[in-house]
Amino acid sequence: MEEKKYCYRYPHPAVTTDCVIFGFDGTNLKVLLVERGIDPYKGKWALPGGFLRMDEDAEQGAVRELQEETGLKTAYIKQFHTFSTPDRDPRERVITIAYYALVRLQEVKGGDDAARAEWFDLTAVPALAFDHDLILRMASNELRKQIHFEPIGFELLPKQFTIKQLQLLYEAILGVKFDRRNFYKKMQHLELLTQVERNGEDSRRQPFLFEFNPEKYNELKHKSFMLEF
Amino acid sequence: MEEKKYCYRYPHPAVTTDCVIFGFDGTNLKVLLVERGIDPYKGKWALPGGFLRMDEDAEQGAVRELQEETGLKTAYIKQFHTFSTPDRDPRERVITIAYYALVRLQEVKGGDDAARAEWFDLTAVPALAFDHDLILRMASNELRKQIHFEPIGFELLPKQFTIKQLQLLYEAILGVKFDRRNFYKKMQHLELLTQVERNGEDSRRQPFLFEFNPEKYNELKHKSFMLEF
DNA sequence: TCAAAAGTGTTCGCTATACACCCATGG
DNA sequence: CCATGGGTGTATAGCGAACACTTTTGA
Repeated sequence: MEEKKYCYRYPHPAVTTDCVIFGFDGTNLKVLLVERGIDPYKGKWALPGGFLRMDEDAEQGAVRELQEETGLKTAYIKQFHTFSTPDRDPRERVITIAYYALVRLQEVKGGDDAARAEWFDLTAVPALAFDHDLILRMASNELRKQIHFEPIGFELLPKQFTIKQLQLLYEAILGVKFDRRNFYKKMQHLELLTQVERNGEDSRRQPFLFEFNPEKYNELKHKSFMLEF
Repeated sequence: MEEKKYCYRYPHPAVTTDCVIFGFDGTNLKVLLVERGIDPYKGKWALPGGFLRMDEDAEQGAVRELQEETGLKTAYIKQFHTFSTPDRDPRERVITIAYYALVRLQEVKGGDDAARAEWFDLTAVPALAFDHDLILRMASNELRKQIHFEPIGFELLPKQFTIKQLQLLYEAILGVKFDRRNFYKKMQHLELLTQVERNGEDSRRQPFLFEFNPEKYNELKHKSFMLEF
């Protein structure tokens, strides 16, 4: 037994950061899970996460987790909830500050972590360790809410994308269907996109390629707040 | 010096819950602050809060704080962010899970806490202890966002209220002005309100009194999600 | 030449907005 | 009787939903 050398006058919980990492494969929303190598819940899938270091804040911890699993140093990352049910970890009291991250699948390299990691369809996630099912469900809900206020969808697409891809993404996140032609017009009218060039894909006809235009977004943000999708 | 009898193999931060308690006086949004009786920041105003007990989750802790300060056992309460900058408390590392609560000022009794508590206009809050300025600002922003998704404004008004009061509240939260007559029609059209009876106030003409109708709200919630205000 | 997907137009109905108007009450 | 605030009505513009049409390209 190792020495317990950090002592306090009152009991202190352990604090971890977990990170729900979302990706988009062109059709479905994906989430990155890791297989647990140790008990409790050995062999179960879980969200990547780990203990918070004493010299970093929670967001730095989440960014660290993200980089270990995906190799990405920067990505959209957002704290959405802290989970504090007393017995959510059988070992000791653990409080988890949860984040979700949005990454471009094309930019993801395999993590340098020894743990097995895998992308799952958001609609086909197995039963998870701890209360991670709940954490994942809340992350999905928060993502759906947040997309009304910020154009965070662009974080999940390649730098250049077609309107069709953008539509599929929004349909996947919001769980609705849009009329292709109305969606097109709405995007044009918002003036958030810059057309760049033709595409040379497998499609019958090469659609236009667009980029998200952050400058335009910053202009709009101060005028009317709401982004309707 | 007291004995430090709670020991761990790794360092653990202390965890507190702070509660931003909002009220509405008919014209302005108010927030409840307490004067600190001890160092650090002795004499400064701060958000009510305290250490999390090991047998309660964070929300129970926030509810406990709320009751100590206002006497209210139930109110709308919502977690909105966790603050974890390493040096935000000079004594030791403290992580704060922050909530905001919406209460009816008429129902608030003086707290049984010894600390001096006072309601401040949200637009005239003094410099606060710790990073509580930041916490308060984020709480206001989250309240403004949340009101697009839930009719939480009703939590701040008396059970029975006039449309005028409701409009003033929404204007205070969102920081905009509405046309009186259009606001009226929108409220009628939403069908979230039940008209109850005439009022006998000091006004020139007695306006209608309304109640929020939770059943109607639950019906609507499952159809279209967005509440436009 | 045909099917599938991309891009553009048109129509209709709803609703947000900007107003005008009448009614009740207190001074 | 007039000022103030409450309740209702109306016209217009703009946008979203529904749907038709043309164009391009691969099979």
